[in-house]
Amino acid sequence: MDLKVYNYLTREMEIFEPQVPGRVGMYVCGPTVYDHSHLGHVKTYVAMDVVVRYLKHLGYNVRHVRNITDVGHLLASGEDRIMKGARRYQLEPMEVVETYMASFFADMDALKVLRPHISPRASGHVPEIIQWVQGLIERGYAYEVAGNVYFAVEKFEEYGKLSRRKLEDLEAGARVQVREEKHHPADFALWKRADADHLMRWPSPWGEGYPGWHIECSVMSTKYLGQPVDIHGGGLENIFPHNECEIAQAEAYRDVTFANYWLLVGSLTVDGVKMSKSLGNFLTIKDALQLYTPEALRYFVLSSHYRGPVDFSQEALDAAQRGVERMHNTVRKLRHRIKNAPPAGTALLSDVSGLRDYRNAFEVAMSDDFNTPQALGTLFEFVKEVNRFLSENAYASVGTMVTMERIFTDLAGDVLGILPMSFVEPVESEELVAGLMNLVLTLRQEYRESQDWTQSDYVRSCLTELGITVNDDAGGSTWQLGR
RNA sequence: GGCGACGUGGCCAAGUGGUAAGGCAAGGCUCUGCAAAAGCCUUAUUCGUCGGUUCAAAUCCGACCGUCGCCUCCA
Repeated sequence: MDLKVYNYLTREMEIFEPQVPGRVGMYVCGPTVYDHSHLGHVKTYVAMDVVVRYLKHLGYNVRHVRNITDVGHLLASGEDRIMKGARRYQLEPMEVVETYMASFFADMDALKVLRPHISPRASGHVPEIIQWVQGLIERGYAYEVAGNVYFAVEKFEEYGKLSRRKLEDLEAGARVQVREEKHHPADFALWKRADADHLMRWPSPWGEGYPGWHIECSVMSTKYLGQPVDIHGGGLENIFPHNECEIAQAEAYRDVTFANYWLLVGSLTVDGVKMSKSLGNFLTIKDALQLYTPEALRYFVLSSHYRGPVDFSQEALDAAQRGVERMHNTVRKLRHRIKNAPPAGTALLSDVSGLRDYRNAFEVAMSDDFNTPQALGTLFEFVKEVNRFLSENAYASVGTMVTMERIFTDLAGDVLGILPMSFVEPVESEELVAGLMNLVLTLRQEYRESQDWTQSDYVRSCLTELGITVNDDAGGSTWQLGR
């Protein structure tokens, strides 16, 4: 079955064909680490994670690179994001980066987003960046003005091809305050002069400065994945100017396509409007994980198509939490039945022959531009089928049930990541054990008082087997671990 | 102003020419000592509105209404 993907570059569905059969290079624009990550990141990176997971499921050897932006990304005010964080928290800029990069990775791990193979940082690639900027100047695509180097968009004829923008339109709607030194208002910085109070600075042919925001992705994508890269992914809101600039830089630097397939993820909104700090309507991943399980958050994201927007609301998340629990109940029941069934029993052909259809339907959905909502639909039909089977067959064969369990593990688990490996909940054991022991000894005390020594001794010997010693004294029973 | 996306049952959401998946919620029934879980059934003659094309349209075309995104930092 062919995998079809919607390529933002052509705005068409295309059959996915990597350059080297069986191998896929994928670059995803990562976060700027100047604060804790929020739900918007969940949408983008969970969606991209499922793309990676499904490619692996199809047997591709995937090399996944996702950058960490730790320098050069400015706020609207012109202030550097990292610098702002550093000032706020009285830290070195790189301490800010370290803190929030660790926070980001912790959040992604919690959400079961597979780690990329390489997480390159912009600050670690300044020599390469300088080399590229020089190359662009030499080739006539860039010019220097007082320590700043700009990319001349007019020189790159295809500028705007990804976001379908025309230079004239950009100029006309110029809400961009035109910097006098730019040749064209849409020219963007490749290298910026560091002012006296700018802490992050590197020597360069144009004086001390730091890289512009867009250049790092072109450089690092090409460095680790070659040019062209098979897939370039990220959030749709970055299509302009960021992705557009990446293309311009890379394709002007060497006359080779930058990326073959552009997979862009729709934005997350909150109650209909985009989540943003200025609106104060954002929720950090850490906060969200206090309220919902990782599986529920993933299910929520995957219940709408990755290219479309998704609207966060408490009702939607509650529904996701309950929905994913319904699936978990079935898998839990299945695993419990497998564990407690007699070991004999191969799968009955009549029971499992129809199960292939669910796998196929799932793959048909996923191979159609990663249609996770439809894939989930088939999984829930499967949930119903398994529930029916289990309630109708008190003595189902282990083989049949294992076959069913494998479908959940492969599809809901490995591909979508919405199934926990184990349902054993981490518990505050000390308090719980004390409570349970109190309960057990209270019940046992009733046997003792009615002189039912058989039951009473049975309970005590069971506890002994579990490594718990019970001492019966005049004043009642006490217990201790060990003997 | 320019570019773009979207509008499907109470809520969320698939479905791009052949007669409306799935999840949540609600109601009824079954199972059940009770509870939970689960199963069965019910809930859109209809897909923003109005026209058009077609044997056939949620799906194509046009107009209009509405919502949102990008164009400035964002995942």
